[in-house]
Amino acid sequence: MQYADAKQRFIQAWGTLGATWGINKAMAQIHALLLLSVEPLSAEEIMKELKMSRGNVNMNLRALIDWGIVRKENRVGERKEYFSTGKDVWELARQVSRERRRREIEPILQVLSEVQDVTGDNKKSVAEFKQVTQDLYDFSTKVDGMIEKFTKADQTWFYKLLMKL
Amino acid sequence: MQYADAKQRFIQAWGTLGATWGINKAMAQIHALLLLSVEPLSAEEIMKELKMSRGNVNMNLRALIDWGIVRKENRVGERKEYFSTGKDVWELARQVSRERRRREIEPILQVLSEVQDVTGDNKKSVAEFKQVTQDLYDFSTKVDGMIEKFTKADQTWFYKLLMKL
DNA sequence: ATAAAGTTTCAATAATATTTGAAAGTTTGA
DNA sequence: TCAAACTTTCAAATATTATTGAAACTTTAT
Repeated sequence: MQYADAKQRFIQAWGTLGATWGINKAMAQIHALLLLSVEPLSAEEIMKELKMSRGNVNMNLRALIDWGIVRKENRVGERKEYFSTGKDVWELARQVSRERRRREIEPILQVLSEVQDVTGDNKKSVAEFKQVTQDLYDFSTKVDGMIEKFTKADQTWFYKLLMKL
Repeated sequence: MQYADAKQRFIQAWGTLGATWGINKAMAQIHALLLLSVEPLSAEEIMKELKMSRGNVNMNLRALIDWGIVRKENRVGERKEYFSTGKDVWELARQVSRERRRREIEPILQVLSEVQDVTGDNKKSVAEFKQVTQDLYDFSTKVDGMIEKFTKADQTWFYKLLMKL
């Protein structure tokens, strides 16, 4: 397969994958492009390559920076900004897990604990409610702890863990 | 907090959480309602409780059944169908992991391997491309294996694993 | 064979999310 | 201070996804 085709195919697939996670397509595609690029790219270059508007590129670059997976770079004697992403897949996974933990698990734990002190006449329903939300809370807490460990550990730890399975 | 409020709050939160994953709000809300319900519910009851159209309830129930997390039940002497979901959080997590693995990891592994035999003039770019896609492939394969283990193991195994961390 | 009781489908509509691009803002050098 | 080079914003336009509801379909009892 020719380089240009492979590149297109990868960027497309990465965009689709992103979309099935909460990450929008443009954001995932910009990330894919940066992953493949040997040199950092300017907004201009990204626009041209992905046929995206300036505003879209700018907004999604900012989101990627906010997620902590893309960096801005400045070159001496140049006004333009360049963007790059780390090529370390492990580090990427950690960063994404960390953000998703913060954005998703924390809010649901919050709700689950708020809702625990429920009262009502229908004993059976209330009991079932407490049971289910308590179970979910316990499980989520465990997963949360696991992700926390994961995001703080180093790659070696992870590989050793995989061995044990 | 009163039962009715707590219930609403939980259903709402579960819907939102679902939406940030690839699961649509209605689907997650129906699931939440069934989770809390002591008895199986009919489509009619779900419609009424969630103020959703018949079609929407039907389609999303089918999707939940397709995901393997909701069951149809028939009662003797009744034409109507009733729906229920398992209350075991662990089993739910396994089922969801299994489906997401099938729907998301498998396709990306497919693309990553297809794209490996890339050729082109720009040696450096091609080398970078191969490196990145290979790394992603390896990592994804590992995660895939981990999820497979997870979905086949039992709860005890998981808790023991958590202990080790 | 018919009708009652229910389920499923799907085209139209509504709601959400993404993208554009022009205008406003910022930074830098002369 | 000015203007060139670049970045950011955001209201409007587009595209995508979810929802409705009426009609078609299915099943069962008589």
